[in-house]
Amino acid sequence: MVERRRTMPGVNCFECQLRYRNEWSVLTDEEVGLLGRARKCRTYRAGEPIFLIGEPSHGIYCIALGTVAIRKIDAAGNPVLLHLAYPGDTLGYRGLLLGENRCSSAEALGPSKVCFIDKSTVQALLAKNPALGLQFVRRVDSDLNDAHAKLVQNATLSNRTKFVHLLLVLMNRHGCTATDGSHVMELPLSRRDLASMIGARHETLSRIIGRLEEDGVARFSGRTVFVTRPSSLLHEIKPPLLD
Amino acid sequence: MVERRRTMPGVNCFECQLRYRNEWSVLTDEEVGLLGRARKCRTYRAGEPIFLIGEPSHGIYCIALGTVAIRKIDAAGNPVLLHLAYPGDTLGYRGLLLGENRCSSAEALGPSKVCFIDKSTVQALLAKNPALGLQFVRRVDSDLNDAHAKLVQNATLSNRTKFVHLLLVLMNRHGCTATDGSHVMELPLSRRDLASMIGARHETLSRIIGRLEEDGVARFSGRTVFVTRPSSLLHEIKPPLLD
DNA sequence: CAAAAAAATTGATGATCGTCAAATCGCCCA
DNA sequence: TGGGCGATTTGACGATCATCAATTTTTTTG
Repeated sequence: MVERRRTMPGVNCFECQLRYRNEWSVLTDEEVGLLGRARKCRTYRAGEPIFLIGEPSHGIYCIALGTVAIRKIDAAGNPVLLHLAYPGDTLGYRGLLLGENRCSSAEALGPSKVCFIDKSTVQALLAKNPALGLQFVRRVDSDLNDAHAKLVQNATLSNRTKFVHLLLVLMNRHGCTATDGSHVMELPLSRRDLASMIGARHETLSRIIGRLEEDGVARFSGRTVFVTRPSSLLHEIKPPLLD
Repeated sequence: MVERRRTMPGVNCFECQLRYRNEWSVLTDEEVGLLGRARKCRTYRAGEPIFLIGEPSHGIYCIALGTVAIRKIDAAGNPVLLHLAYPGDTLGYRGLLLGENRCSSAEALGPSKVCFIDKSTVQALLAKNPALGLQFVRRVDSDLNDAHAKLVQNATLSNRTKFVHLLLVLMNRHGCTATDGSHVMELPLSRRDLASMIGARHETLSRIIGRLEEDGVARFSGRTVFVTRPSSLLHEIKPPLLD
């Protein structure tokens, strides 16, 4: 029975193995107890929003299960997928720390389980344990690093190269390796979302995928991707090795 | 004499008017005294580096005078200008807070005066005044907002539109308005840097500038830019006003 | 299960952009 | 003041990409 509970993230903070890998790792047992009592966990269906851009921030979210898309809207009104979040990740800490409204929306890409922690609880924990604040600083800083890296990437690379980069990142999280070294992955995203992640139109992405198949780099069937020789993917993004 | 010192940022933290507009605004007089005694101020010539990417972080920098370029290097080895910093801005707080090496380089674009504050002094101040930590969180958060906004911009806009956006931002900081409503600005940047800011080649930027002149939107002479009708610039970036 | 809606693909076309090369301009330094 | 070197501009060309439109495929929904 105890074993069963361990396999169910979101039902109990003490049992949740994820907390050793995120912001909450610095909390004492007493503080984890406070967190566990205040936390409200609920499930989301595929496509269901967790919060929307512009809403007031009443607390933060901690993903127990599923994949979550963080989006913004561009000047023309099109959604742009900025980031994917996974179990153990904390969402919405920014508006909370600074008292701002949500600056992006979050949507469950598949069936998910997400815990909500009330603003006042977080503030109580921050007051009890100063190390928690530093954890959040680390987190914002890490996000800033990612954003800057993407900015530099987008400045130079072609859409095809950016997509190959994206595939490798997704493969890391969603792929599995067969005995012969080939990789398979179930994409958590629509083509439109994939296209918006690399700043291209979905028609363009469709053509890029077609060309990747022609070149024998990968095979796409619906949301399933087969990569027979991962080395050919890596070879694509190899810098032109100068000086 | 007292008046003279007020116009010399960098010689004394108490007299420095900039500190009311940045992170240090939360410090008490005693803490400002500590800051002032620990601070080391020096001048930089145009083009001189303040710190380089990959170096260990020994402290943070506070700009007293001048314009500073924050750069990274892309996969091909080309420098990419990420951000411009101005008097009152604090540089290098990230590596300091997290104990990492510098993740970007900083270069004085013109004659500048920059104060250096030792790591241990900053940590002493952070320990004395918890509000200072929150100020740095705000700062990282603000940078992250900027980076995300740029990511969304780059995803959709043409190079010409991105450059017009950039011109408007630069005009805000470096431009001045004549009595007839026309604007003039002295660019602090080379064409190459301008091009890297919008993720384009310098040849492409050169042609964009040529086209802007043809269209009568602006006139460029060396690093001087004349905008006779600022409304025509604003008109360019107006979204296609749908729904 | 069938109709309707949304997503994805494909084709054609023009605009934008990067690349290579050459010429010109401007600035720093001897 | 005159080289010399880097920055900038210009030209020619091909590659990439966005756009519009039509079609096919997949998913949703009654």
